[in-house]
Amino acid sequence: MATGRTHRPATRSRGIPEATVARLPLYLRALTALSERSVPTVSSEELAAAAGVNSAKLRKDFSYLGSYGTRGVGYDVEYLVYQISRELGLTQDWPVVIVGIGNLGAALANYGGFASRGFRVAALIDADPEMAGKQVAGITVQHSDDMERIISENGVSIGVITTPPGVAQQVCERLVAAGVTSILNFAPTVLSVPDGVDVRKVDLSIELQILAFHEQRKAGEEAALTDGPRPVAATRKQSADKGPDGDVPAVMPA
Amino acid sequence: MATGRTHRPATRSRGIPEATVARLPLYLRALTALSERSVPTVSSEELAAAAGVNSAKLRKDFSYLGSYGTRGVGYDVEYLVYQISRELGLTQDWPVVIVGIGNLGAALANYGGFASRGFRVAALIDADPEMAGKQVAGITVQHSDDMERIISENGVSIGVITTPPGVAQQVCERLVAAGVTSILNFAPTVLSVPDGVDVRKVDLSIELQILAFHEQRKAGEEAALTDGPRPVAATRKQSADKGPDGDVPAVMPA
DNA sequence: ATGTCTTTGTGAACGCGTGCACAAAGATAG
DNA sequence: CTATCTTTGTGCACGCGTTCACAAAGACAT
Ligand SMILES: NC(=O)c1ccc[n+]([C@@H]2O[C@H](COP(=O)([O-])OP(=O)(O)OC[C@H]3O[C@@H](n4cnc5c(N)ncnc54)[C@H](O)[C@@H]3O)[C@@H](O)[C@H]2O)c1
Ligand SMILES: NC(=O)c1ccc[n+]([C@@H]2O[C@H](COP(=O)([O-])OP(=O)(O)OC[C@H]3O[C@@H](n4cnc5c(N)ncnc54)[C@H](O)[C@@H]3O)[C@@H](O)[C@H]2O)c1
Repeated sequence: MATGRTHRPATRSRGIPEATVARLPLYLRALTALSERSVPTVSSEELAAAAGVNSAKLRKDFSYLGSYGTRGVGYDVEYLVYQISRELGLTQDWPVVIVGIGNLGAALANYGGFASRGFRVAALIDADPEMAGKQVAGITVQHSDDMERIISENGVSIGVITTPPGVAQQVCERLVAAGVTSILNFAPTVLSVPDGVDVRKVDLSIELQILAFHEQRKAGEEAALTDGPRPVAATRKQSADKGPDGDVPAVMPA
Repeated sequence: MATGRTHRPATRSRGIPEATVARLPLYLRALTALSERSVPTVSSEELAAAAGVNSAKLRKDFSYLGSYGTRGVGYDVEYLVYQISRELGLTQDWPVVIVGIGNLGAALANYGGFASRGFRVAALIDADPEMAGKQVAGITVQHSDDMERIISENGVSIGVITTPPGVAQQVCERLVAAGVTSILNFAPTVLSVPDGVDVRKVDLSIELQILAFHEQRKAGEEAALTDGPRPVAATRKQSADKGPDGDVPAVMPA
C-alpha cells in the first residue's frame, strides 16, 4: 500500500505560510483590544509587543496579506481587524458540534469565547442515553444516533472531539463520513483521516510532559552548579529509580 | 533478554531539539500501549506508524537519546519506555497547582490523565471566597490568599492557569514569585515572565480559527475548480504527517 | 518643493527540522 | 565461520521559518 505520494507541490505559491496563519489569531486578538480602546493606528513595534512576537516577523506576516500599512504611521487598526478576520474566514458563521459531553466537553460548551469569533455551537452530542435531553450551557444534548442528521441539517464542517480516547477514531470516522472536514481533537489519540480533512490536536498531557522536561533540565543544571553532575532529582522525592521494568506505575493512555 | 550494553546517554542529552522533545510524549504513549500488550520489541517503522510520524524522524529522535535500538531487531519496548520517561523527567512526581477553578479548571481537576504520568494535583486555588472549602475532584479548593504557602509547602514548580484573561498576568506573577518556574496557560493572554520561566499556551480559540482558515480555503478552491461536491479520498494517511498542521502544537513557548 | 523623520516592506543570510538513501551493525541460518 | 537478511543510525540535501538590516515610501514641517 502506501501509494505514491503526490500532494505537496500543489498551488502553494498563493498560500500564506502555516506559521503565519497560526499567528494571525494572535494579532487579531491584540488588534481587537486596541479597537475597543478606539486606538486608530498602531505601529508594527507596538502591535508586536502586544502579541508577544518579533516586529520583523509581524511585518513579514502582514506582507503576505498585502500592503495594509502606511510607512511612517503604522497600520490602521479597524482595517487590519477586518482584513485578518476575512483572511481567517471569521466574517462568516461556523457551526460547530462537540462530541462527548463529559467534563471537558461541558466546559467547552460553557465557554463564551467561541461565539465571540464567529463560532457557534450548533449541537452537543453524546453516546450516553442518560445525557440525551439534558441541558448543558443552555443547549439540549442530543444522542449520537442523530449525529449524521445533525451535521447535515446544520451544515456543520467543524467538529470537536472530547470523547474517551478509545472511541475517538470511530467518532472521527462518523464525523467525516457525515461531512465534517475539520476536527479539533482533545482525546489523546492519533487520528487517521482521509486527505482533505484537517485535524488539530490539543493534548494537555503532552504539554505537561514538555514542561516537566525543561523543569528537570533546569533542576539538573542548577544542581550541577552546586552538587555533582547527577541530574537525578533528589529534591522532595523518594527514590523512584528501579529496574526498567516491574515498575511502570498506573500506566494508562496518557 | 537484557539488551543492556554500551548505553551512554552522556553528554548528548544536553542538546535534544525542541521538536524532538515535543514528540517524545507521543512515542511514550504508543510504547506504553505496546507494553500493556506485552509486546517485547518494536521496529521504528511500526512505532512510527503508531505515533503517526515518519520512521526516519523517529529514529533520528531516538538517536538524540542514545543508541537504544538493536539493528535487525528494533527497540526493546520496556527499556525505551524507561529511557523516555527518564528523559522527560517522569520518573519523579511533579506536584501541580491549578489556579482558577471554573468550568475549565474543574474539568482539568477531574481529568484522570494527570496522575497517570507522574503529575499530581497538589492544590486547587481560586480567588472566589464561595469556592474556598468546596470539594472539586475530591480536593478541597483553597483561597488565593494562601497561594504562596501552598506552593512553598508542596514544592510546586508547575502551575496551570485557568482564570479569566484579565487576571492571568497577575496570577502568573504571583506564581512565579512563589517559586513556580513552569506555567501552562489556558487564558487567552500573552504572559510576560522572567528568564528561566517556561510558559506554554493552550488556546482553543486560536485552534478553531486556524481550522476555519483552512476550511475557508478548501471551500474556495472547491468553488474555484469545477463544482466537485466533496473531496473523496482513497488513501488514508496519518494526520500527524504534515498537512496544514505542520506540527504547530497549539502551543507556543514564551 | 524640499528636507527630515518615522516606519514599512523585503532581500538575504542563517538555523532548524524533515526526509531520503545507504552503509554499518547485528541477528540468524547454514 | 561465512553468508544473508533485517533494521538501525546518520550524512546530506532541501525547504521553511526567523531575524537582521536597510532602502524606499510616505507623513509632516518649513
Ligand atoms: N478533562 C480534561 O481536562 C482533559 C484534559 C486533557 C484531555 N482530555 C481528554 O478529553 C476527553 C474527554 O475527557 P473528559 O474528562 O471530558 O471525559 P469524560 O469521561 O468526562 O467525558 C467523555 C464523554 O464522552 C461520552 N462518550 C463516550 N463514548 C462516546 C461516543 N462513542 N460518542 C459520543 N460520546 C461518547 C461519554 O458519555 C462522556 O460523556 C478524553 O479523551 C480525555 O483524555 C480531557
Ligand atoms: N472553558 C473553556 O472551555 C475555555 C476554553 C478556552 C479558554 N478558556 C479560558 O480559560 C479560562 C477559564 O475559563 P472558564 O470557562 O473556566 O472560566 P470561569 O469563569 O468558569 O472560571 C474562572 C475561575 O477563575 C477564578 N478566578 C478569578 N480571578 C481569580 C484570581 N485572581 N485568582 C484565582 N482565581 C480566580 C474565578 O473565581 C472562577 O472560578 C478563561 O481565561 C477562558 O478564556 C476556557
